[in-house]
Amino acid sequence: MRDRTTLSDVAREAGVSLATASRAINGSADRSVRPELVARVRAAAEALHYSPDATAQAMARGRTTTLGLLVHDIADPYFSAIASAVVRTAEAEGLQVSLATTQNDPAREAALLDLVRRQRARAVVIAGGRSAGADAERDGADPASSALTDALTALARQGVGVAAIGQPVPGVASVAVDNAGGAAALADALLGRGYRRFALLDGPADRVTARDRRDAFEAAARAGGGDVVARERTPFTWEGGHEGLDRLADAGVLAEVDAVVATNDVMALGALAAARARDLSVPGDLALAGFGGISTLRDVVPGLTTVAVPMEELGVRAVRLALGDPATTRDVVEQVGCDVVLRDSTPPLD
Amino acid sequence: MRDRTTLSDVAREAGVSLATASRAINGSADRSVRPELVARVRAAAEALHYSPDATAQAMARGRTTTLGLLVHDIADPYFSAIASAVVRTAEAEGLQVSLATTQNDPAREAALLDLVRRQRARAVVIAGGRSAGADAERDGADPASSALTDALTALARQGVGVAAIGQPVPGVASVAVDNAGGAAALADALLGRGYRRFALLDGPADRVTARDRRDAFEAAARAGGGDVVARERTPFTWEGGHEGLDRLADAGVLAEVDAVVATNDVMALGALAAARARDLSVPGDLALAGFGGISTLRDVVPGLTTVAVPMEELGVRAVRLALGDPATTRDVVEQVGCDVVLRDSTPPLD
DNA sequence: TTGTAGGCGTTATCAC
DNA sequence: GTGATAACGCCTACAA
Repeated sequence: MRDRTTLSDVAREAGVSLATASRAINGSADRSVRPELVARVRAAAEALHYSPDATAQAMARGRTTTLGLLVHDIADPYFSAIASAVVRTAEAEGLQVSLATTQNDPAREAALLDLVRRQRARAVVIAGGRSAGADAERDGADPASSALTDALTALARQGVGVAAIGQPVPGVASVAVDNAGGAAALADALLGRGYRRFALLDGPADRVTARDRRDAFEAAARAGGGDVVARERTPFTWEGGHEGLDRLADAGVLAEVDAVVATNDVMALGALAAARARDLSVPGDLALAGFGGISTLRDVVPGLTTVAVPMEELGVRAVRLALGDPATTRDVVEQVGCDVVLRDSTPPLD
Repeated sequence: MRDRTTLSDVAREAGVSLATASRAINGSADRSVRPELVARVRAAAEALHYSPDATAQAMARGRTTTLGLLVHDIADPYFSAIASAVVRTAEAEGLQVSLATTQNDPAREAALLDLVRRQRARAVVIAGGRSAGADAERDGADPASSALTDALTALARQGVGVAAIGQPVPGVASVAVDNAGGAAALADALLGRGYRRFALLDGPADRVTARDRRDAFEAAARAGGGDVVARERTPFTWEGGHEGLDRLADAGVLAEVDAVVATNDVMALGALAAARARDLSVPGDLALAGFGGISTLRDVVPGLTTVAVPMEELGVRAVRLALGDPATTRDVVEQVGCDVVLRDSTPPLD
């Protein structure tokens, strides 16, 4: 029942050649079709319910209009905010977004990048979930190289526009979040409010984002006369944050701590829930801070101190980078700053 | 620099014909290539970094492996939860998801559906944002037909698997949320807790989902001896809910009301924020309920009473429907129930 | 089991 | 300006 009308049908119906029909419909650069004929072709197309086959066009033109988007988890508010911006920007550029979720699995990541390659996508944006596993194994021998890095640079070499969001990827255009700067600023801000002894809700050891935030926070805290006296390492999720706080509480270290700092917002929210479940008041019994600035935060009480990351901007810039001239964008790392937002979960201590 | 190695290159390198190379690599149904040759071809492909061109394959096979997903706004927790399920299910079926956001604009919706058609997508899932505008204009003359309905049925006729999420679309496989049932159940539950006089935070008039929830709630409330004594109509968003509560408060009607019921969760959250901003305590000064059951709710205090919609299930079933045999799925409407979840925002009154 | 050749729907390079 | 016609990269009867 499919009315597979092709351009040939339209051409015949309009009484012109295939070539003319093609030109009349897409009005390519060599605009040279008589208006009268254009009208006739358009009318024929209309009458026949013609719809150009994007697949065939892509093949004939030798390029697609697909932008691959790889995120860890589209249900995560951080990534969905980024995705939203990516989709809008890509659409404005006339590109379709092909969405895939890596589910934080390097193997899936590789498979999806291969898919991007097979799709002959024009560009790909990959956000989050960078793991330092491969690098770590090599013990720093060649930290600039990992499976992901290799796959991305390979793609770039084949003419696919590539951009990474979050952690910069060596040799690949990246829009990098200044996790270290933000974490240090957070430490300073908390120190400024009188906090000295911190507990850290850390993410997985191989998670670069968590590592950067943790290390920078610790360094800044110490430099400012404070200290990180406890740390729990759990998954980078709500449940992880919940679990982390439970462990801190069970270990009885909360009493020795001025504030609990989570390496991302959803962990902080999980910790907040865990605190509530234990009848611990925030900030009464413990102060709490997160990292990210996800929109969910507007609904929680007390207001959660965090480091706001401009997620929309990340998405927009990544698409622009991915679509830019590879010659000039390769190896570009656009740093985007993040701002400490102090709220009621970490009131001044004095 | 693109190493545009084609299957021909591989075939030549392996010393076999194009056909054999093709069979060896995709192992199609007519599996008939000698293992030895398969190995040789695979080795050649490997050596040449061959990557099959999905575009060409799609064209030769006459079908793509693309599933179009249209949502109102991917940053909305309701839709991102659905999208997450759709992506996972589609991937399990070997399909790529092409994501687009309608931004609640019927014109965009139409354009995106046309894009789906040009892409020759194998299936399309459309979630949310159904507007009754077109139907309303016709004054019920032919309520079963609207621009969206027409576009979707046209797609279906061309062999594209179609499924709608939320509101059923006439003639199209749909997985429908039982908004009326859920709203009625919510009304009953609130009546059961002693609430009688309600204020409604309603969505736009032409929004089918809002309308169904509102109407059913009102009917059930009245049937149970209660009443809806006030209603504010605002956008179906957080800001809309905020604004709605502000208006109720400014109008001074909150005193005459036992509970405020929002037609969706994000509106309820906005209302909650507005209440806080006015130093109104929930549930002390006003009881509040929402609709949807988005995951964000786990982080708000007090726990928000809502009607939980199984978002994951919606996504999974929609993909299954869209991929099912059109002959049997056409016009299928799978109702999915939703469950009232009573929480602290609407404590028993007596 | 393997190879030959035609075709998928467009675009683009040529002549005319 | 317009029209043949060769690609584009792959699949798949049909033959061998």
